[in-house]
Amino acid sequence: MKVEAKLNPSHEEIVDIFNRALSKEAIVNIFAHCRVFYDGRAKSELGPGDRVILIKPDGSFLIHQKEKREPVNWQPPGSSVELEVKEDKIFLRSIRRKPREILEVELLNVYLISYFQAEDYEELALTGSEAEMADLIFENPSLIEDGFKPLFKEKPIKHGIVDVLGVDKEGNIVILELKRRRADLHAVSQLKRYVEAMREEHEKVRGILVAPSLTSGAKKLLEKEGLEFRKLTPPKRGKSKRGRQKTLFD
Amino acid sequence: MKVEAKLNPSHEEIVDIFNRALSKEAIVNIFAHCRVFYDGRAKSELGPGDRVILIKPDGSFLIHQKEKREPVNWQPPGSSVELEVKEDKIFLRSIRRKPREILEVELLNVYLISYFQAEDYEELALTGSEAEMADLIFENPSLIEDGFKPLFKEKPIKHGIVDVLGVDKEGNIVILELKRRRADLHAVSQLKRYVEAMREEHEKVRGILVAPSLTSGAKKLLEKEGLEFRKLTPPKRGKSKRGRQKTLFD
DNA sequence: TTGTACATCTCGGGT
DNA sequence: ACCCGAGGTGTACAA
Repeated sequence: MKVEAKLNPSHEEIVDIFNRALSKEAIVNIFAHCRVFYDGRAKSELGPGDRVILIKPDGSFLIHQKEKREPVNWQPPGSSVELEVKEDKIFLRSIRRKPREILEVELLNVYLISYFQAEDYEELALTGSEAEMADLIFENPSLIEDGFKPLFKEKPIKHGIVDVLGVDKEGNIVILELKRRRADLHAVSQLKRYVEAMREEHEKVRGILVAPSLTSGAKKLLEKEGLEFRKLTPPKRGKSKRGRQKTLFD
Repeated sequence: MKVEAKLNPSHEEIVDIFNRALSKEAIVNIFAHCRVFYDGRAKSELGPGDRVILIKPDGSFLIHQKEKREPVNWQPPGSSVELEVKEDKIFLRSIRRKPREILEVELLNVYLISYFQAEDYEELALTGSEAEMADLIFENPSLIEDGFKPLFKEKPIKHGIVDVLGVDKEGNIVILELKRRRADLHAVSQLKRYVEAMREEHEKVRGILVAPSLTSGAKKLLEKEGLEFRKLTPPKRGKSKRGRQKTLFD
């Protein structure tokens, strides 16, 4: 069976279904009233309440409250999970090594347990990333300025990794820091770090922040530091296969 | 009913259960074979495969593949969702305004649809944060050095917000940048930015990076810039209520 | 394993 | 609404 679901399962049914799910490498999904304890990089407690628990075959463990995109507690991929029934209490426990982290869920009441033996061979195809900004600049360097020649992508230098390194028509070294969204103070500091590292070994070095826009603070700092800005929005490449059926996004 | 679940639902049952879930402000949970399209800050496509879909009453929308902690596609809280049945096809659509983003899921086959009217009044109590490092330093300033006097927490200065601002026994201004985990190049750049901003208006300014450890690159840059390091691990405060029942974490 | 930086980052706090 | 920075960030990629 690819999918199984049981409302208000007994303890025995919980154990049964859970073990079957594990053996099938299925995703386990539980609606439960529970308490949660975590200890590892930090430490936390969560009192009794209704949550959705998702356990993936790669060891990922998610506990979701009824709000927010983020799980309230979790364990990353690679963790190992076990179910313990002890004196009328049920615990889900997930352990991660390196760093050592433990997540413990006391299941006070299980409303629904289900699993899904999901088959999925597809990967996300995404466009509009910073990497595509770099590609675009290499294809059309004049987007930065006339005579600009990009030379390296993701170039490691003394104190970090430069997004794009090139030269302008005067032969000055030019460092580009790309941001796919509005650039902030962090982005300026990053660019400044690269520029200063390169200036230790080269005469003239320019730094250009390339982004769709700047925060007010970023603009101030950029100007004070004598760095430059070029407006550029990350491109969304057309990825539609020819003849694919029409959707909202064609 | 607090929980409902239907295996292999008909289109009518999907609509029915979905609407009932919405009216109850329940969490909707779907096991489905589906395709996913997203357009907004970026743009993506995901071909057919089995996924778990979670829709929360606050508008959060998560699509999980069988691996990774992160959803492959999502919509943040505040988005509005709708279900459309058109010519034998079913679409889930979630729209966000500001920024405009749309997530469309074509449900090719629904294995299970369920909802959970979750009641939860508890919030996570977490310890071991950077804020607690700051508290600790204010309680015991000699952890930084003898004679250190912390004066401000989260102090806005020219180009950013300093974690802790104080003075040493010689009257020098001291800026602390706290990191709850191993500090990297980014942390050093941040500290440097604050120190340079303060040096515009004050004679002697010291910068100290306070963290459990440093990356190799961070150490190099820190030393080159004449900044300092103090080893400090974020404290995990005992949060257990007296007499609470024993768990692994007491 | 460690280091480095991106992310449709999310989230909270401040102005 | 924008700005700023933390996060148990997670994730990919390179050395």
